[in-house]
Amino acid sequence: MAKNIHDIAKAAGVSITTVSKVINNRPHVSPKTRARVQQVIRDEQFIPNHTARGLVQGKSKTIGMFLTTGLTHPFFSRVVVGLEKALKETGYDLLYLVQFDMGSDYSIVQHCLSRNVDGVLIFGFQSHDLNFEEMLQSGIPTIFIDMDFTGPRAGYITSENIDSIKTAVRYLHQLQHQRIAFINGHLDSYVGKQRFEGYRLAMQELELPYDPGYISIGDFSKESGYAAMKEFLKLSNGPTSVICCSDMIALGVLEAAAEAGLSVPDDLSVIGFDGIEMSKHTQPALTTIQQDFLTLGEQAIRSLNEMIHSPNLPPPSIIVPTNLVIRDSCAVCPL
Amino acid sequence: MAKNIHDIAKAAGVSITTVSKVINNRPHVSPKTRARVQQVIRDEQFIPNHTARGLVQGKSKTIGMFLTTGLTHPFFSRVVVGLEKALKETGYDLLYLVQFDMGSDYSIVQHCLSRNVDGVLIFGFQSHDLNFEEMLQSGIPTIFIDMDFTGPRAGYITSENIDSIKTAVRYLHQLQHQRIAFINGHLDSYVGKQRFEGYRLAMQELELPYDPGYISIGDFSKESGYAAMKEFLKLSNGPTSVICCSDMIALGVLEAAAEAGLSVPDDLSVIGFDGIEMSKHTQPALTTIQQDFLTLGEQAIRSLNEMIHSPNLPPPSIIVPTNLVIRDSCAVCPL
DNA sequence: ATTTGTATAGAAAACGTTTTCCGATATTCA
DNA sequence: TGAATATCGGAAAACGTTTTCTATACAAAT
Repeated sequence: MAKNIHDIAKAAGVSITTVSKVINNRPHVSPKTRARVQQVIRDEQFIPNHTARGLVQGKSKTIGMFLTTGLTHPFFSRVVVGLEKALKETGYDLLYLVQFDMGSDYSIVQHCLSRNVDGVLIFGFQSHDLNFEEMLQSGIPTIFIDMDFTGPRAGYITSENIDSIKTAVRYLHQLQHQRIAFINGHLDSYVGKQRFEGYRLAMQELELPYDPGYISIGDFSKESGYAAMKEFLKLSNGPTSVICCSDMIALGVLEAAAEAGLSVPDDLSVIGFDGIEMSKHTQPALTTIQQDFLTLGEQAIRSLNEMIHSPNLPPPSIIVPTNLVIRDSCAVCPL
Repeated sequence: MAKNIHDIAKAAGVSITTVSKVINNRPHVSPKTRARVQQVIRDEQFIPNHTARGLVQGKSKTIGMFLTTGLTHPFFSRVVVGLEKALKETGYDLLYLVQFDMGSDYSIVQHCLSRNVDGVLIFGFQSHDLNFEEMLQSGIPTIFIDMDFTGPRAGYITSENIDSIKTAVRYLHQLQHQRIAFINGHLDSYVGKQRFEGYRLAMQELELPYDPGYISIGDFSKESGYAAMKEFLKLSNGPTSVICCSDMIALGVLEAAAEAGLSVPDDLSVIGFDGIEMSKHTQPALTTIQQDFLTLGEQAIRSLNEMIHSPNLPPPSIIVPTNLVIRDSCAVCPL
C-alpha cells in the first residue's frame, strides 16, 4: 500500500535519484525515461512523503497559525474563509498550533522550528502574553493580523481602523449629533488603541466636545456593551449616539436601550463595527463598519507566500479598507 | 539558534541515544545523567524536531482535517472550539488539509499518508464527491462528523437528529398544531435524511396528516427557507407551523412571513435547528433545537485519540443529545 | 585518433530523530 | 573470588526524501 520512492524506482527500472528528478521537474532526465517514470507514478498513485521531504529541505509546505485569543476570536470564522482560498492558490496546508500555553515560558518559535513551518500567522489582540520579540528575531516569515508588529521578516495586516471611526463620527455629525459616545474594545489591543485614536481625532477635527463620560472601555462582548449603555443612561446629559467597537457591543447597547424604553434610531443612534452576519438581522438592522474579512484572510496568506519566496522583500504593512454600511440604526439627532 | 539533539548531547557530554531516552522518558538512564541532560535541554530551550521524529516513527502528533463543504460549513466555527479544547488535552496539533480537490481523482488517503497524520477528521454533508471507500479501507483512524460512515478504523459522531425532530413535532402537537410543515436541508446529506425520517415517524405516530405540499427541500441557507415559505404561503390550506432544518432556514421563513404580514408566533409557529448565536436575537427570538457543538468537537477528538491508542477498540458511533430551547417563536395554534 | 564537452544516470551523504543491539561497568549471589 | 545478572550508555541502522558529486556514454571538435 504505502509506496515509497524506492518502489517507484524499482518498478521503473531507474535509481531513486532519477525518480526524484522527475517528481521535482528537474533536468538531466531523458524524455523517454521521464515518461516511463511518470507513468509508474501515476499507476501507483504515488505521492512523495511530505515528512521526509520536509526533513531534508527544512520546508513543509505548511503555514502555522497561532490564535492569541483561541477560537473565540470574534470573526475568526470569517477571515478563515479568505485564508482557505489563498492557501489553495499557493499550495500550503494550514497547521493550527494549539500545543502552546500563553503566558508560559514555552517558546512559540521553537514550536515553529520543530514543526518546520514555512511561515506563521498570528491572530488576535492579546499581545501582552506572548514573547513576540523572539518571534520577530527568529527570521521565520510572520504575518500578524490585527497587531502592528514588524520586523525584518514580519509584517502585519489589519482593517483600516482610524479612518473607519472618523467616518462614523463624521456621519453622525452630519446627522447633527453632538453628544457622540464611544465604546471601545480592550484598550490594550492594537485595534482598540487605533479606533480610540480615530474617535479622538475626529471629535477634535469637528470641534465636538470631548467628554470622558461618553467613553467606555469594554471587551468586544455584548455584555460589555450592555453595561456601558447602562452607565450612559445614568448621565443627566447622556449621549444621543453611540459608536461601538464591535457589533456584539452594539447588540448589548440595543438591548439596554430597548429595556430603557428608548427607540433606536429615533432616540438613539447606534453604529457597530465588524459587519458580522447578525448585524443584518438586529432590530433595527445595524448600521456598521463592515470589515472585509475575505480580503484580510487572502492577503495574509498571499503576503506570507511572497515573503517566503522573496527573502529580500521588506515585509508588508497592509491596511484593508472598510465600508460604512448604512442600515436603520441611525437617524437625525432628535434634539 | 536551531539546536538539535547532537548539540544537546555534546553539551551534556553524553550520546544522542541518551538524550533521546531522556526526552522520551525511557529507562536505562541514571538519575544523575537524566538530571544533567534535562538541565541542558531546559537551558537551551530545546524542542525535538517533529519532522524527524515523525519520519522515523510514522507518527506526527497531528490530526488531519478535511471539510467537505469548505469553511462555509454552517457551524464549523462552533465545533472547532470543542476540537481545540480536546486537542490541548490530547496533545495534537490540527492540520487543515486544503490541498485536495473534491471530485478529482486525487487521493485523500495518499495525502494523509504523505503528511503522516495520526488520525483524520472529516466534516460535513457532501458525501458523494469524495472517495471515502478508500479512506475506510486505509486503516487510518477516522472520525466523520455528520456522516454515518463506519469501517474497521472509522467511526462517526453526530447530533441526535431523528429524536430531535420528533420532539419538535410533539411540541407543536401539544400546541394543537396539525398542519406542520418541514423544510429540509440537502436531502442527500446524512442529517437531512435522518431529520426527515424523524419528521415522518413523528407525524405517523401522532396520526397527523402527511401532506407532501408541506415538505420542502432546501440547502440549509436562509434563501432556501425564504423560498420555501413563499411556496407554503401560496397554498390555500397552508401550514400553521414550520420546522426548519437550520436556524438560517428559519431566518428566511421569518422574513417571508413578515413580508406577508403574518405575525410569528401568533399566525405561524417556527422552530429552527442548530441554536446558533443569532437565533437569540431574531424577532421574535427563535425556538430552536440546540446542538451541543462543544461536545461534538470534543468527543470527535477524544474518540480519535482513543482509536489511535487502542487499535483493537471498535470505532465508536456517537450520538450527541440536543436540547429544544423554547423561546418566542411558537404559540398555540390559532385555528 | 585524441581531446573536449554535454547529456544522462546513479551512488552516497545529508536532514534529525528513534530504535535496536551490543559492550562495559556495577551489583548480587553462591 | 568468580560467575551471573542488572543497569547504563553508546554505535549504528533506519525512516523517505533531496542534493551533491561522480561515472559513464556519446557527440563534437581538434
